[in-house]
Amino acid sequence: METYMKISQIAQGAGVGVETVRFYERKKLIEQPLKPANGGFRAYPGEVVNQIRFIRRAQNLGFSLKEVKDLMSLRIDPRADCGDVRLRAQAKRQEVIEKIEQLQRVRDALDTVINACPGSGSTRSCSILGELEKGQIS
Amino acid sequence: METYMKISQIAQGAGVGVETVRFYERKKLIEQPLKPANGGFRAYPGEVVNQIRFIRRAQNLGFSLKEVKDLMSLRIDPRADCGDVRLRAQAKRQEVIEKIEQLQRVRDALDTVINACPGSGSTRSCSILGELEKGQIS
DNA sequence: CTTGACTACGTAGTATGGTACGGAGGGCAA
DNA sequence: TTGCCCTCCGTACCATACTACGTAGTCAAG
Repeated sequence: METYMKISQIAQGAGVGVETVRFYERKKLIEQPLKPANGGFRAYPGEVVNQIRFIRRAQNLGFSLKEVKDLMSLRIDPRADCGDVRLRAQAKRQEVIEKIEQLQRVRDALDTVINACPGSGSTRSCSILGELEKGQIS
Repeated sequence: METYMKISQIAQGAGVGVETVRFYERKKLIEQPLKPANGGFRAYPGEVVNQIRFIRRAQNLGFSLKEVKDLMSLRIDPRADCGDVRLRAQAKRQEVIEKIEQLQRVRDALDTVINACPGSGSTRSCSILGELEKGQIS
């Protein structure tokens, strides 16, 4: 016995807005149910709530909606291997590590300019602006 | 003796494209020179090359173009204090640190799912997809 | 004096992930 | 049957930072 819901119930169940559900439909992340032949509103399988939760969790792991779409395809494809999924997770991990390293360099550069700054006086002689003008940075 | 340049020379000197120079003009990050009264091309002071370099260096420190605009105003404003600049740098540093921490949590979550994955077999029983479906994550 | 390269300018498109709006029609209760 | 909220749909808009395009004007070399 499947439960069918209206779009607002799906949205609420998944913790997103109605517009977001429709946005995911447009992006083909979830399937839009057919309009009932006898008129009325589209009936969504309750399963869609879980699909949207899947999307949100994958986003929280750093996957873009395009990548989430790929992951969802793998989930359905019977020929797909768990190793395919792990490869994607490992690649994402590497991306995240690189972003962290980049941000650490940025933080260090900020530390350098902050420490060199006298903290008061005219911006004319501000060492931070001076750095940006003459640039040891970058 | 100031040197005046054409837009393509400014762009080349700063290492950006002509369209980018024009984009910065539209965003009021740099000033568009007046068109010569006697016709011809706009003449850019060589100084603009340094202004664009300033923008790029500030971007490399994580500042958005809007924030860069503020920094450039401080540089010009005689009432602005070096402390104002340092406050902005410190706030940006805090932002960067928070981004790093967020990404570290993402990396750890990815590590967890990767380590739990058998590495082969049907995606039907893939533990990574399972996590995303049932979700200890997030 | 023509050709080719460059400038000037407004507008539109790219990617990302939504959010908002306006109007037409559906469904339910008093 | 009259409200009133909800659905459906296309389109437009938000921020961010560019990038591309089409048309017309300018300039210098050959």
